[in-house]
Amino acid sequence: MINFAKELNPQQYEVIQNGDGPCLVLAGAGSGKTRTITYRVAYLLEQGVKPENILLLTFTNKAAGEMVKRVQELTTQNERDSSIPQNDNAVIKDDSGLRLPYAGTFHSIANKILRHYATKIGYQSNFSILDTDDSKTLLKLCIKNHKPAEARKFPSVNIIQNTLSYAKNSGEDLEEVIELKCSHFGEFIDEFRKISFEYEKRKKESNSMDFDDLLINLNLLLDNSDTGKKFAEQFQYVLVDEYQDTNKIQSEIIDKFANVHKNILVVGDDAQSIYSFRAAQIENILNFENKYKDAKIFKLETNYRSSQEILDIANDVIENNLNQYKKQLRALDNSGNKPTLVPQSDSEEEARYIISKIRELNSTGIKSDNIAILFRASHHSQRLEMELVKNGMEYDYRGGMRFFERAHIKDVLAFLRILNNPKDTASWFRLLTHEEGVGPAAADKIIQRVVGVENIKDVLKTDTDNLSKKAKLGWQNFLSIFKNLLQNNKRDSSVPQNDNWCFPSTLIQTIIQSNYKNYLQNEYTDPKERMQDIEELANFSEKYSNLNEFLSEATLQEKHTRPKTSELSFDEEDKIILSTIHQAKGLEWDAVFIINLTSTGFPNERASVTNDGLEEERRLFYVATTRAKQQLFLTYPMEQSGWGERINEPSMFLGEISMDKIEDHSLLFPANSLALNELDDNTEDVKYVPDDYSFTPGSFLKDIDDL
DNA sequence: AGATTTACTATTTTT
DNA sequence: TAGTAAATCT
Repeated sequence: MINFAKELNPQQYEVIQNGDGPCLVLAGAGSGKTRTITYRVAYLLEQGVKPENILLLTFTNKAAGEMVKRVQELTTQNERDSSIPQNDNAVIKDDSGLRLPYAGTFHSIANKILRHYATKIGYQSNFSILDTDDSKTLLKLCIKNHKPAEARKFPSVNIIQNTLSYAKNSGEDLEEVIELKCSHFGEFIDEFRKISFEYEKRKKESNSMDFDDLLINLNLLLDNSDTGKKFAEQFQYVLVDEYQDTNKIQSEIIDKFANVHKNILVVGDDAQSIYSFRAAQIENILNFENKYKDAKIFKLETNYRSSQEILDIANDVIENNLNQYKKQLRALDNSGNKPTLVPQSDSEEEARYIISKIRELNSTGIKSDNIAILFRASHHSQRLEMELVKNGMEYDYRGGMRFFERAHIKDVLAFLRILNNPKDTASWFRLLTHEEGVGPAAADKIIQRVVGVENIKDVLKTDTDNLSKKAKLGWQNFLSIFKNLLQNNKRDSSVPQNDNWCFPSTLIQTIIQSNYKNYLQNEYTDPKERMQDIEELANFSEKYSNLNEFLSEATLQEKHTRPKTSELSFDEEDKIILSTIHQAKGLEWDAVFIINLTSTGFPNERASVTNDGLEEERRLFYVATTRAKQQLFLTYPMEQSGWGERINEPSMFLGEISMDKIEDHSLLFPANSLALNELDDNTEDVKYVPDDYSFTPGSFLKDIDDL
């Protein structure tokens, strides 16, 4: 038996063994909310609840993975430590240990369920999942058809995409959303509607769903009386982490899942709601007790993570938000240092300061992987990365480009997606327009002839009438790669599979050996590295024997690219972490730096035009500060380097911290103006910036190698 | 007309 | 880098 009372604090213990019924846990930062849910799951299993009757919804797949792992440790330890025979129902074990089949993000759970019931909502089970980039491709084609000819300022793809997505996730009417998000484009409401209509049509025709569709279609499916009822009956217990960041559709889904047993436990912190741009609505958590009248409410206010000094400034700042449950975080012990505020003359100095501080921290015994540098936007890390590289300091980058979003990886996936779902026009479009002589127009012609085929092998017989000579050559070139895939599809009949294709890894190897490498060579300066990435993809895919499953997992994965540090790096683990604040959610480090705290950098200029937006930025600041356990450093550059030299004001949030709670180093720069006056003389300073300097977050090292 | 090349700009946050 | 717009090629 796990000694729950001993391993949890009294409040947490109360939560995990609270009886049935709806339950809201308001948990402050660092109060062990994830831990509480994890133990609750272990507790339920110990009570004899079957894993498949538990639904555990988390914000990232990684979080779900870690929680399941922890539950597994708890329950197996339980087995070892105890002489009491296990309830066989409690834990299902196979070679990979405990399985909680319904633990994951909304999207991954939706994917899993929709594959089964796709036909009920008019899809085929081999539907493709479009990531943000794919849906942009599709959207662009729609925009082209509806963009007014007159030269009026028309919204960009990004704006249209965000607006449509927000409307779907919030359930609000498009017109209202435009008014709210981009009122100056109000005159284009008709175009928005037409584009939206065509976009939905194209997706349906190509048997594809974007991220929003996964949620919306799941929500629809659950309205279907049979299926909805089946799951509501199956899920005896529904647990939701990060509830403050759920949107309308997600909260409806949760309600439907919990509809029969009503054992719904949601955990969240309204002060940490930072995803309203994705239509997360803080009202979900604020109104939970109205929706579930008999809900039990628990508060976890003891903070196990940070020193009181750090919490003091977090409390100071968040107090300025009006729309919130008032909470005062209390630390377990207060033995820390005051957070430090350090302005530096510019971004480079800021970076140098951080580096020297990190060395100092290292020498006092804080290891690098216990140190994180956080920033508001991914490009804020630019200068810092340069300096880190120059100083031979290794780092692990989170945020920015994901592995599965890299162009060459997406190319390979596109080949596989066509095999899996020949109607996938987004993938066809991607691959065809890679060919010389084939642009959007020719691609469109080919796609129309190709998507309708009965058997994918028939595409080899596609007629090429009405295509230009060049386009014909392009099409032949495409086929020279594609043919190999069709020919090498020799299924290993000893392995049970759910589709007609051989192992994803075999297919990827076929692409590696095909003409595709010529394309990489012509198109990029680093074909070798890109090939290695594809090899890595092939490795990753070895876990899968089923193409359909591999492709959806790849799209829903959140793995990031790592900068390729030197081959000789031995201690992979001991690296400082660079991360956007959004990606730092739920994580913690001994020492945390928050950089670029200027009036325009953080709060973000665009976000803070509305009051709600500003409050969200403040919550973001709150999330950032409460990641730190012992030491917190707040830095900003006083002058914006680059062309538009500009004097930075400090972030308004810094002004909200009471003076006595922070160690303010601003005075080390006696007259800020003095530093700025010297500026003109210093502009000749040789600064190391490569001529053709271009920046991709997290990939700076490669650029240096090229020089 | 459609494809390709070139020059230029901007860059919030993400399942 | 990635996207766009305008210029140029076929």
